[in-house]
Amino acid sequence: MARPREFDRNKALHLAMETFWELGYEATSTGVLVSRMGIGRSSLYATFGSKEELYAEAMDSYVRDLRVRVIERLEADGPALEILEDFFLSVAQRRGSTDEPLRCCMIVRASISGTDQTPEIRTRIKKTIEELDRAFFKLLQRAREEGTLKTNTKLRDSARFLTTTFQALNVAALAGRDCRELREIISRALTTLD
Amino acid sequence: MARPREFDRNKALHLAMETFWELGYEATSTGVLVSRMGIGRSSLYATFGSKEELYAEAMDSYVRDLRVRVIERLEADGPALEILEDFFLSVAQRRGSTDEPLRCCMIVRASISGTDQTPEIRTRIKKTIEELDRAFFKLLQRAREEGTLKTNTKLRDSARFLTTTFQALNVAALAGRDCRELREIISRALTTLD
DNA sequence: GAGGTTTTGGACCAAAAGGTCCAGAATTAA
DNA sequence: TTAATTCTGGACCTTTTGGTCCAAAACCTC
Repeated sequence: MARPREFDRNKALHLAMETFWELGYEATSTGVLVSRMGIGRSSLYATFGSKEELYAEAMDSYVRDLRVRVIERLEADGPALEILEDFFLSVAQRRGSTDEPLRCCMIVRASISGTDQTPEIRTRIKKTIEELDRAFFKLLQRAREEGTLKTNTKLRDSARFLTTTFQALNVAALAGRDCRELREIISRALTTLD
Repeated sequence: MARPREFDRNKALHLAMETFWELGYEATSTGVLVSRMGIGRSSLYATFGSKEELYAEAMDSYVRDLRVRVIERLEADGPALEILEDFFLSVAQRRGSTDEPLRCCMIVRASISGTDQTPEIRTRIKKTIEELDRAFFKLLQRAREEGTLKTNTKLRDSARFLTTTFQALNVAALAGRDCRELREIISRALTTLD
């Protein structure tokens, strides 16, 4: 109909997401958004509405990525318990390595922040956590079907515990725990499964 | 010598701490500090230097309170494992109750924030976590001496795991877990001790 | 009470915040 | 070509930010 957008909306959104991820909502000014997204102020507001709305969309983008990085990985073929352990160990590895910037999970940060807590964000948080719970649950179910997990404990509770552990690892790493300590935490958490 | 201060420095600091605790560093403006501390702008700057310095002092004040609320409690007389369990259950209780504002632990928040990360704050974080580790460690030692904890696992690792659990409970509650779920997490964490 | 010293409240400041506006550029449909 | 429409860059606006300044007030010592 008219002049087309000069930038890729998804790319811009992704850049916004990375910025929010790195800095958090409060510390991310519209100025740095504009510069990191590589678009003009007007374009930002015309396309995304406001900082708050952009943040909500960035959160969705983050969760989409999380699904690939985490959930799809837990759904991969193979022995369930091995997949579980490998997953957690890779988290420890990544969190323990010094070269990577070590960002806080957006969901954890948003849970904590308290200030940027619109009802929409709250809903996104709960939904995502339920999704993680479900992914761990399905994996545990698989393990039980495989016979590698012979336990009577409620798998729902186990799944919730794993989600909590996942988030706890993030916090622990940010608080300064090293890779060895993270692995200790993981092996302990996994022993509670049976 | 001259005109004396009209307010109680410690009281003012405590109010500042509560404000930072509730809102976080970024979201706490000097404006709300001035109004909640009940002192004038000039007094604030004359007494505490800057927002950053005040925050550091507030953090110290928080840690002092933490020592009373948490560490001293763990050092109380009685059966060590019962003290441990009671402690965690009371955390779940408090975190699960709806009337209380449910604030994020300042240490957890500071660990995560990334922006307000002066080296001094980093040091305070590490020191505090070590202190928590030590408190849990001493309690576990007591349990072993009592004979209630007969295990060969490294108590240092167990202690670190408990500190992590303590922080994880905070995050989990803020993410929307209810009291029942928190208790599930606790009982699981405690089973790893032996 | 006078002199010296510190605190106080409020006016003030520059910078940065989130957000709007608009003239012009770029496109498509006619 | 032109008309209609949308996008773009940058100037601009208001509010808020962390922080300073200063005259007046309050105290202590002499």
